[in-house]
Amino acid sequence: MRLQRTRTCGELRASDAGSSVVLNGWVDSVRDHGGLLFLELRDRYGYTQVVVDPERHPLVRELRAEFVVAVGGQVRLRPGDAKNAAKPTGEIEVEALDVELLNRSKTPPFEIVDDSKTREELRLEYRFLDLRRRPALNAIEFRGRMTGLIRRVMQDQQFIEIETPILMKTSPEGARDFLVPSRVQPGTVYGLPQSPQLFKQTLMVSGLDRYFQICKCFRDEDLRADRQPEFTQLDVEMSFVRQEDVFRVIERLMMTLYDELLGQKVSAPFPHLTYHEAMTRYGSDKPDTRFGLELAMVSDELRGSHFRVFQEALAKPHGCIPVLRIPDAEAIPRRLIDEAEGVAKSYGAKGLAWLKLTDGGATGGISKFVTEAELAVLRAKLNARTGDLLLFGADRFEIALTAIGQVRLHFGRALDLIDRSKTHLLWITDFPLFAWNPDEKRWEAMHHMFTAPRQELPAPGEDLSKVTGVLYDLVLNGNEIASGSIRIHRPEIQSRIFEHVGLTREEAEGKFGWFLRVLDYGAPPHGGIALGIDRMVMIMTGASSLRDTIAFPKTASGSCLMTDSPSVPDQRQLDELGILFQRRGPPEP
RNA sequence: GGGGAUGUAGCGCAAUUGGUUAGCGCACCAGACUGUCGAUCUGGGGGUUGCGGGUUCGAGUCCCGUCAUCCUCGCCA
Repeated sequence: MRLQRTRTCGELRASDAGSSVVLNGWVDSVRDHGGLLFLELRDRYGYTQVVVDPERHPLVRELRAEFVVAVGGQVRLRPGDAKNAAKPTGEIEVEALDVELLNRSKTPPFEIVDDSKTREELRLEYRFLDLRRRPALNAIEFRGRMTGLIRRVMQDQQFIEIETPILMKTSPEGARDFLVPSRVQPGTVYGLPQSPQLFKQTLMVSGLDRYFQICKCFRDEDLRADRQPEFTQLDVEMSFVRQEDVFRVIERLMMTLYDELLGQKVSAPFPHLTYHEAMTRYGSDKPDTRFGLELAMVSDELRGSHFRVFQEALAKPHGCIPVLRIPDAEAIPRRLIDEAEGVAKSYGAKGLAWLKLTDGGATGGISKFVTEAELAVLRAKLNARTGDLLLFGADRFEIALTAIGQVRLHFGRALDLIDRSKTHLLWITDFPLFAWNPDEKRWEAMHHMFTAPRQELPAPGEDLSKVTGVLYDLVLNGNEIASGSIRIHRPEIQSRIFEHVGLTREEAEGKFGWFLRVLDYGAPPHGGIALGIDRMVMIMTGASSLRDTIAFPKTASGSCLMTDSPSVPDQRQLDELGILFQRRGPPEP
């Protein structure tokens, strides 16, 4: 390379006219006018127009999109009518005095333009080209600024950044672990961390007091638009704290991120909602509160209903009837209601009961099963008027509310009620500590087994559904972006939790024995939280997929299309590890 | 594991009820052009319609299977 850049392609302005510069970059486009030729040069910082006399630099006739070039020349003002106010560097151009071809490029498989219509599959295969596009680059730059800010804010609050192992002990609890076989100890495996949970708690016992880490976590579960098998968390743990202390730290962080990355002020403390409130008012533990349409509970009002669906729902344990009222629904097409029923069914509801209020009574849906007296009670309770649409859930607590909560979201989106300029951050607190697993017929920890209960634990075998934990989520515009808890620091309580989830002393010892010993040596009261960085970037940049926030993401089936992983290993690798596959995928072509 | 969508030239799309030589725009190649702005103008090349079967005189189109990608339910302490 003969010509090394002195400036970048995004920075030259009218005030630089007259100065000699060297630019390095990629050819974005060539506009050849015969007697003169314009090169649009691109780098990470922007675009600059280069004017070349092709008679003096015949080399430029060979240039094509994505060739890498160096241009030495002089910055000059463009002639009056040739200025381009739409571009930051539109007032100037660089008159080429020297041109060096640094590298050629094949014709790219798709055009490197901002509004690429190319299917994602191909863009992921050529992700290195996709990242040359401004929108893709913006998301990655944004993410880099965010992680830089996070480190600054956390260090300013006396947190120490500490790395924890990637190769660690596997745990069959929770999500599936990715396993890594050990060659040195044949027949044994490491697990990749689902989170550094126990390590960070151990650091508290060591007295490190305030820890954070921006760490990769791995979960071998099915993917979604907002779920990748490896993702990045801001992991935080603090000693001698209560829930509110964790909140203050994260609120300060979020305020700084919004302010410095988006120039947006958010106010703290963020509102709190208990899990029970969130479920009954919004039908979700991550409610989108940017629009209204709150639910109401009409189980008591409809307890005497002769409608069989309602009767059966109320007969179930924790059975209930939540209702969603859509005001002024005359214009709502039947199609939308049918769609909503599909939504409710996909979340486990048997159907979606509905009716429209009329002057005389009600019409449509289940109106003929509802008595005049019941209608009157409903109108009074819901403050409902003629023209309103009522949609009912009827099932066990979680199913009925989740289904009707999703119907609420569906109408919120369909009726365009969500104000996307708003930023709603809120804490959801007091989650149940246990969840019943009907398949395995036992209670499981809702979050993890190291979460402190809020109440005295009942005797083993009794109903644990009422027990809540010091357990909280942070919700941003209807997305869970963080989850944490105050932990158990007393070994005797930890033992009782193991007992409740059906772990014998021996099993607990085998899985977590090392950590139980940690708790035995003066564990301080402590707690923490973990924030999903990918999701935060996704929401703050308005991306529609987590893949847009990750430099090299994986597809919904866990493949990296650029490197073609996962792949079939060499037999020699397997032999060294002593691994014999029972099944194999299709052989390599 | 279940449900849905998509797959036609390098890219984005079209092709009527199953019908004759599978089109259009961009990109690409060649030529022209001294003020363009994802230049313009003229001309040109490029297709095993994801793959495998089947129905039919005839399949991009219909049927079955399969693969890939996307969305989603379950799952994700």
